[in-house]
Amino acid sequence: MNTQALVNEFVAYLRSRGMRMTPERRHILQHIFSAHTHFEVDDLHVRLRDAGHRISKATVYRTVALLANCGILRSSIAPSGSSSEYYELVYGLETPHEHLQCQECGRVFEVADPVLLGHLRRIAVTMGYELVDHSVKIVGRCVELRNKGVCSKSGLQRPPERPQ
Amino acid sequence: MNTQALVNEFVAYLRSRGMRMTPERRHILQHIFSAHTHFEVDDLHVRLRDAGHRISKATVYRTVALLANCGILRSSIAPSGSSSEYYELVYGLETPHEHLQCQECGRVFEVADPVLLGHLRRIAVTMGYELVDHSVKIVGRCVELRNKGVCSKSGLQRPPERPQ
DNA sequence: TTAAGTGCAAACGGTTTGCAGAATG
DNA sequence: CATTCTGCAAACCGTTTGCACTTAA
Repeated sequence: MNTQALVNEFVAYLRSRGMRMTPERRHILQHIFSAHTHFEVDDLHVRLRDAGHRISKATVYRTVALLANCGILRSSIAPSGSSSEYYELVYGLETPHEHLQCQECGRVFEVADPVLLGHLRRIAVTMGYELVDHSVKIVGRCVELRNKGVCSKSGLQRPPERPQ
Repeated sequence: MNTQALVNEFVAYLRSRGMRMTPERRHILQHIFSAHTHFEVDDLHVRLRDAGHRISKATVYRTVALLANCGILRSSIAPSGSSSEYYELVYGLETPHEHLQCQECGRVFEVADPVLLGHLRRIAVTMGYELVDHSVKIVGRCVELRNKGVCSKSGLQRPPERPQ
């Protein structure tokens, strides 16, 4: 899969709804593709700006919503403590991937596990549903970290209890 | 498990932090216990009001945060389209439970599956983590519903595509 | 008696929207 | 050219907070 395929997919979606491809939409899509991580809209906006594109935050919000609607993006889980929505690229994703969240630093890692999907499908069927989508979050404590009190993946001290 | 055990747990937590039990906190906790579903703060506030308790929304927010901090509540998944945080009672929960979300009406059902937990634990270990918590959301389409275009569980028509 | 809790209303921050001007097909 | 898109700034809305008053211990 490459950027062009993504652009084509998006253009087809836009056409089908009487909408237009624009330079702004193209830049946003290409940037999401090249970054290929989960992201929040504000970050995406800043990075586009750093890359020299003057695209308003409103347009980024509007475009991300379109991309989510046509199945190129989907909303993902947020690092703990965050109050904004996170998205990830799903178009052309070969293997389903789950999320492992570090309890200390809140960061999210992606994990592939081919067996899990079948298991979830079976659960859905038991309830009279056909599995359409899923999301799995595992919150874990790094063994090394639990002993030392420092998160080696982020270099951060163990965060204090939430205030109040 | 009963309300008293919950209250005791909460009082112990409050004591340990130099905080006090109040009538407001007691009413909120008891109401959460008797409703025993996942909920959003605004709903909880309205229901408390309907039950005759004049508790401000600020106090409900503050108390829910405390209950989440001490492990009696945890944040749960929200029905699709909702922009507010949902919580659920976890204190004394015997079996781990996952969430099945109806793609049409967005409602969330709880599902117990004892095997899944072991699987998730294995995934965590593979990544060098010890499983501390998890959440699983399965999005499904009810077979009957897909044919008829109507959600039999909610009585709602299939919702239109999100606007824009 | 005094530190903590409550209600109120204002502040906050992420997201959405109305509108006038720019640009696509 | 008609219609859609963009940028801007204001509106929105769930949540948090400052403050004066009330209350638990």
